Amino acid sequence: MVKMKDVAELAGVSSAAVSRYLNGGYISADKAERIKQAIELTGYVRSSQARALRTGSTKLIGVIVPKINSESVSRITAGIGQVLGRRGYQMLLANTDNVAKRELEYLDLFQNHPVDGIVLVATVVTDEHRRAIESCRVPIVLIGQNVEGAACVYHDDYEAAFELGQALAGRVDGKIAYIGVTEEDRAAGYDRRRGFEAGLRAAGNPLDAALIRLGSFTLDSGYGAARELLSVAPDVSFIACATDTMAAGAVRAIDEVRGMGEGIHRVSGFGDNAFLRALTGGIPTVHYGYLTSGVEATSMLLDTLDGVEGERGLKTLKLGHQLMNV
Amino acid sequence: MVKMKDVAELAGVSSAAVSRYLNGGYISADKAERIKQAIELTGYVRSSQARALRTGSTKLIGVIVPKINSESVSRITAGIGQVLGRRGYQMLLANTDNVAKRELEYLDLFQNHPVDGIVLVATVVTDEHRRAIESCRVPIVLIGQNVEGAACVYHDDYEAAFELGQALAGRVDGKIAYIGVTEEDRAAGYDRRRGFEAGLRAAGNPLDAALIRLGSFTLDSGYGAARELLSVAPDVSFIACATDTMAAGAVRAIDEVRGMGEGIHRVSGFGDNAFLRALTGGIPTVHYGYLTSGVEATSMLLDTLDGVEGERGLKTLKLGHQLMNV
DNA sequence: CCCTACTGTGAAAACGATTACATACATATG
DNA sequence: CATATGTATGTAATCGTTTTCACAGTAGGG
Repeated sequence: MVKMKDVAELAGVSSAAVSRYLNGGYISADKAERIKQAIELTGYVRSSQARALRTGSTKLIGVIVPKINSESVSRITAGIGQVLGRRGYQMLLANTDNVAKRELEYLDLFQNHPVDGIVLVATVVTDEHRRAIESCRVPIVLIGQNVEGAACVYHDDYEAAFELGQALAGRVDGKIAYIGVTEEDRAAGYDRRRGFEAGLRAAGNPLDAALIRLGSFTLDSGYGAARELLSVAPDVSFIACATDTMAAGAVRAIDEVRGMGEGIHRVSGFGDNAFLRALTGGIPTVHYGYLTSGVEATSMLLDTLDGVEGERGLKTLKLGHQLMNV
Repeated sequence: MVKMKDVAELAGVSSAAVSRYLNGGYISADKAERIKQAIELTGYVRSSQARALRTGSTKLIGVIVPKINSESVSRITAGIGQVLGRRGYQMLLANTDNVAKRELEYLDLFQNHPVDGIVLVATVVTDEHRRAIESCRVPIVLIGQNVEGAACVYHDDYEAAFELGQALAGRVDGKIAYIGVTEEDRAAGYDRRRGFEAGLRAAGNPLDAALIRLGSFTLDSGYGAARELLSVAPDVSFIACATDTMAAGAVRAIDEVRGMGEGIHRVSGFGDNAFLRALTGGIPTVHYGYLTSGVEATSMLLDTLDGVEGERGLKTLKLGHQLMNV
């Protein structure tokens, strides 16, 4: 492997000069030319490992996601990757498979291991998480949750759910049920449910607590919860779900119980999943700019790291949403 | 930052001893104990950057994918991540957004940048790709394509498509159309189409070349191609698609043209997408073990890197498939 | 003409681990 | 008893950069 010293010798300069040439320090035109040629001739490439050791920066960003194989997360990840690639960084991806403990592990791993910054696609944020984030040695940005004291890019789930609830209350006649997710997930669990309830209430059609079920983000859990609802309360006429994935399961359940094609008129979701949109013709749901949230969070992070002038710094950013098909 | 020397001093040994303790060399019981305590006391963690510089190994695996936000790819990635995490490696993810040139760029980047091995989720494999793979300095495994001379984990798309075609020929009465993808993608483009054609032919119902369209993996492209087909050849009674994603688009198109609910009986796909399965009740499709292919490819790669005994080495592995809903 | 200020340069000291080498003692082997 | 063999340890070299420092030359301001 050809190293800097070899290039320097070939060009008849010191390796310091080569380093300066590469990093933009003082270098005279003729030496620059000689170095350039020597590099081309030898096919020299910098050892990023030596560089990392010396500078302490790796140009690596740790990205922690709850579940890579989900539409929303993989879109966010695509957004993150876009910005990273464009700006000369690489992505170290950690998939926690929805195990909150593993998030902490990776947070820890990334501290010691070589990342310049961290993007955390957050779901459940415990006190332990907060502490880990607080004491993080590298800059960190959260996506999907609004956590006090941390830089966050998130959507206003409460507001969106409120609007959805309000809109549906006027449109649906009959009983409305709700399939949510754990309230430990502040945004998707707590906020969406509370917002939805408040929206229904504001429209004079409050949610019956007996018609609330809990899913686990999966299609199957949505299906199971809906089947159970339909058997316990056969007069339910509409099922609102906290995610489009669970909504797909609910559609399936209704199709099975009430006949094919019934489901798509009696379910709402969150996230505006493309498959769901195409196959149902569009159920009521909330469109979030997932890709955008990845882009924004990453831009903010890299601005901080690169010390971009006029930099906005790490702060919290609330993105908009859009009600669909109501 | 506390370094090895500090630990060594505190424990009253040389840093070589600490290194040996950490890496399992000769060390006496009492020194081991003292070192252990010193490490705990100081909260010392190895600098992976120094380690990488010295050893040349980074415990990083480069993963190149065509599009992270797609069901199949994100499942494969989940499988890769599982194995990596379990075996102490981390994933450097590169998303090429279906730009073949970017694959080469990343392949190059990963050569110089610090990865111990590469997993390439392949689509289009050009000669240039082949050359790059051939001359790759680190071990590399391909997923999804069977390329001569490279280690590959793939599915037999031809065979699967053949079976699907044969099965459908007997079930469908009327004209069958096909929406494929570029044949530059050997597996999803060439093999699926040829296999499907052969299957139909074997069943005595050959595919009309005029009823073949080309999509681009996206739902919208499937929709567009299907709409076009339906307007040009209104008597088409079934549309087979090269991917479930495009199939979803085709379902939508048929629903629009022929009435809601019609699509799900007149479309087949590839990949057994969960949404599609739930919302259509299950169209004919082929189930591939995407997660498994990620797991297998990565295990093979790491076995080679870690020099696991009884190691199978880098070789090519064909995984099975399963016809669904026919 | 002196003093700054800026440009250019190379030698050498980091960065923080791993490991080749030298050395030593203990035990086993013949 | 001489000779291997295995265990245990520290010293110092090494990985390939970046960067500090010291030193020069050159130009501009007064």
